[in-house]
Amino acid sequence: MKIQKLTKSFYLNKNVIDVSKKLLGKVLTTQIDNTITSGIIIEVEAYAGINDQASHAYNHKRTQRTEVMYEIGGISYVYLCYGMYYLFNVITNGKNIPHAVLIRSLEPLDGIDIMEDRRKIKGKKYNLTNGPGKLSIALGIDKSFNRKSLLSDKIWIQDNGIKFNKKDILSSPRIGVDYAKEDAKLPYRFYVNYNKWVSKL
DNA sequence: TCAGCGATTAACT
DNA sequence: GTTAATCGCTGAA
Repeated sequence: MKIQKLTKSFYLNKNVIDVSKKLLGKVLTTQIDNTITSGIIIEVEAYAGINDQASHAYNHKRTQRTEVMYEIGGISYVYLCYGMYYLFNVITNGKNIPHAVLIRSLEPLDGIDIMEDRRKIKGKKYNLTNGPGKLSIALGIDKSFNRKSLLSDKIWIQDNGIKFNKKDILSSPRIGVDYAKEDAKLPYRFYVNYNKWVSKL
């Protein structure tokens, strides 16, 4: 089992659905003040750029917030949702192609006690990182993590050699995107079957 | 168990 | 002025 940081080429993949599935089982890690926290990616959603009505970059929309999505793959997109929670996305594909993958849940790996402190909960087993807002709090991700390289020493994604059986990768419509009309039905959410950390069925 | 609802704020129109 | 890729609490069943 070799541990290895994902390289630039992983993020340049032109198929955001493919990258999304490949991120399942990878390990998202942050290092803040020499403190490491990490978790195995269990659930993701793909946001397929200018033709996807659920994407912030739908129809070439460019604003202060979405500008980072047009950067070259391999950086983070973190934004405030509902005025309270930071959601973490991975930007993929080439420059000016605003594809993104929302990380929706993790299975905690390193620094679990630190994550419980940040979340202000103890021993509530499956409630630590089973949702996009929760995992950001647990890993200490806030808006200072926006537009950061995922090859940095502050936040990165690594391959610990964890593999899932292909038939245990399920898909469903994305969560909380009813505003996207017919695109709200697209099966762009991917998660690991039978895993206790999936945010909801 | 679970549907309903309020919290809270930056960025959008 | 309105909205949002969510969460945790509440009260009813």
